[in-house]
Amino acid sequence: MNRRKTPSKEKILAILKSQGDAISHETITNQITDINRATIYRILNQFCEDGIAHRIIAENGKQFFALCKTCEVEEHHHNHLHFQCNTCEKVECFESEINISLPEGYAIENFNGLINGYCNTCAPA
Amino acid sequence: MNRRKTPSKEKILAILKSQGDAISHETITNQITDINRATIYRILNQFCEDGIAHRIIAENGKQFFALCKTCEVEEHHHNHLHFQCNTCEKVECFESEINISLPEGYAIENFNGLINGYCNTCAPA
DNA sequence: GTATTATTGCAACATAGTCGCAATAGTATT
DNA sequence: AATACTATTGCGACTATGTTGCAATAATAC
Repeated sequence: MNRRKTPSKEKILAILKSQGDAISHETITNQITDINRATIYRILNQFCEDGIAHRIIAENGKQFFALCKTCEVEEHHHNHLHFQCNTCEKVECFESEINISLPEGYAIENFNGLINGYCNTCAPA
Repeated sequence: MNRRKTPSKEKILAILKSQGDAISHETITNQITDINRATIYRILNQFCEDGIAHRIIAENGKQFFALCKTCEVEEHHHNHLHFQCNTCEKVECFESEINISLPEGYAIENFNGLINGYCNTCAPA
């Protein structure tokens, strides 16, 4: 299954790049009207498979996607934390990696860590 | 809104107690047939509101619920990690709390951390 | 230019969870 | 024990998010 370069993929990639935060499928459809729902989902899934983006599961179960900026190609891990603001609902990646230690005999494959709270613009004084 | 003690709540609480792991709505309906879907959801939500249980969001967006064993009543926090096995799909609570440091001006309200991988019985040798 | 097959759009589907409403059943008061 | 109050339940319908099968289209290699 070789990947092909298509306008749809480039548009979605451009949106992901332009956005500092992690974005949901909804955010993308708000900016693109000429690409089918299913296609967007398929492209996002493909990006995740290919290590171009990573997926974050929000508190409500919704998926968010962010470009893998800090991920080395050789060592692809995502054990950094994410933050979602309860007010403005934006999702950010936090830089700092967290240390995960597992019990004997356990093996890690992926980590999804999400903090919910209020960001610096939405936090009550 | 005062809470009332009902057979439905007691049954679900009993299941949560009997289960060592965090369980999904599905697991409950497999063990109870005479309680309505919607009722189970409502009771689980109520348990979360009341601090009796906490909610874990799995990789696929599904909700899991676990009794709050280690949570002090006064200081109710859930910044411990959870683990879901990709093979047997069970969800466990890990004891160790993790340290979360936020950027200036941010406030935390909740944390949901899930490790995906293979548990000690399912891990490949 | 042609053949191959990845990608797309469409529609239908799947699943998880929620909500409004009327009926039922805890709880407190008398 | 009967009554009033209202939390809870069951039912059905609904919403939202994401997936899938299939035929048509288009990117790539030759």
